[in-house]
Amino acid sequence: MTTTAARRERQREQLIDAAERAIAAKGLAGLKARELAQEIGCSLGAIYNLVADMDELVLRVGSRTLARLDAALSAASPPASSQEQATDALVAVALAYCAFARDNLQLWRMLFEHRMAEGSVVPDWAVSEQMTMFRHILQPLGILVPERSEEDRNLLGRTLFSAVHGVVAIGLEEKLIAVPRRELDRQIEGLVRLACRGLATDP
Amino acid sequence: MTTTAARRERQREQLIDAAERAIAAKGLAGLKARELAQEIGCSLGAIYNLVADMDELVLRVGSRTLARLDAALSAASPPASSQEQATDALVAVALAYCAFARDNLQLWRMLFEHRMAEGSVVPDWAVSEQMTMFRHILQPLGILVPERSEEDRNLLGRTLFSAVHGVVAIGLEEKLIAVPRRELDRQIEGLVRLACRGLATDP
DNA sequence: GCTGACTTTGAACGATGTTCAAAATATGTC
DNA sequence: GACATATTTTGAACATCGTTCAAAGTCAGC
Repeated sequence: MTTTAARRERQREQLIDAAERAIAAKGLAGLKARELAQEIGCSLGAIYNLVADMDELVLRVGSRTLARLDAALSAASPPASSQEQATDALVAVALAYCAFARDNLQLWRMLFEHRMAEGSVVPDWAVSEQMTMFRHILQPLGILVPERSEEDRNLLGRTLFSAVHGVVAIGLEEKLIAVPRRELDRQIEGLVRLACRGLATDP
Repeated sequence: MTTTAARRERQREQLIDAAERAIAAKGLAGLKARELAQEIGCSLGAIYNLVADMDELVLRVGSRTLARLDAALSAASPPASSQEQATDALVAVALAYCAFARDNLQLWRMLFEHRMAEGSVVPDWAVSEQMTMFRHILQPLGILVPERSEEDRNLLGRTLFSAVHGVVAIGLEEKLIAVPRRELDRQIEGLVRLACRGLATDP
């Protein structure tokens, strides 16, 4: 005998699976409650027994995407212990970030495009998930500029991430003329190395 | 006697005004055809005599925003002729970009959030408007790295813009913990100076 | 003033996310 | 097993969107 709770849990997974596929294929705007219901073989209303609303569903898909991104970044950069290694690690993380974004374009975009319905706020667990991502930057930064305060490094890490993110976001934006993959990688590597060199030689 | 064409043109301006106000106040999602009709005192259907669809309206608002952004960037940076001036100009442009984004948050966001309805493409005039913006970066870059090819400088300018854009975008994202204005400005200035120093001393 | 072309209107259409009374199903009791 | 009660599922209905279009209104020329 399967309890209803267990069955629900399984169906919830199916729902998130289906939502993930839909977003990956057609973007956030392609996520339709009725299509999902048909896909997982339940009624329209039943979706609201599995998730509170579409926002929650999107957050759950986002959570999966963040987990995969985290794994991709972890795989790309072994822990560094010298300044050279730290720079290489930051370059590797940045390139891995770019590669992930390219390979998961719609899901990655969703992480930044999505806005909660008016009046709702992003739940804490979703925020803290985003934060953990920074450790891939902060670890090498600790090697690269150990003399700076932790607060300084936090800000620096955020800025570095933001800069790389911007280059990736606009590089992959099809509204503008697309940048070839090779060029994009070169620009990112150049940017990160430039920043690391500046940081290492700075006062 | 006012021709119908002239009256339509006037009403179209009113419509864009109203749309601009709505987006500035409530974001892109707060733009409602019915509210606009009420605001400018016409029927719902009449809107479609003034613009083809909501996408066109959004593009026209975007065009205005880009024009104001262009003016703000122009005002911020007098033409440079020395390398020092070029660096200062790039810093000034970046800071002006940040200030504009902060002061016109919703309208600025709209420039990047908006996606055309499926099947439609961004018209040429909208694309070329975006391109002209780069001249504020390319002019100082021409002073800073005159030895590089124009194609190189185009790519470099795009990367520089993207990096600053990323820092601004994530710095102003309320989904994460907000960065104080002072800190944001400092990070941006630091990033641009770092890049300029690296570019000037590079092979 | 009448005719014909043009313009404006707003009800209607097709989507969409969400709700909720009713039907269906599961669970507990004797 | 039969019955009663609690739980779950259902899908029609609702509110909101952007968009359309036949019909009503308006205007220009003669």
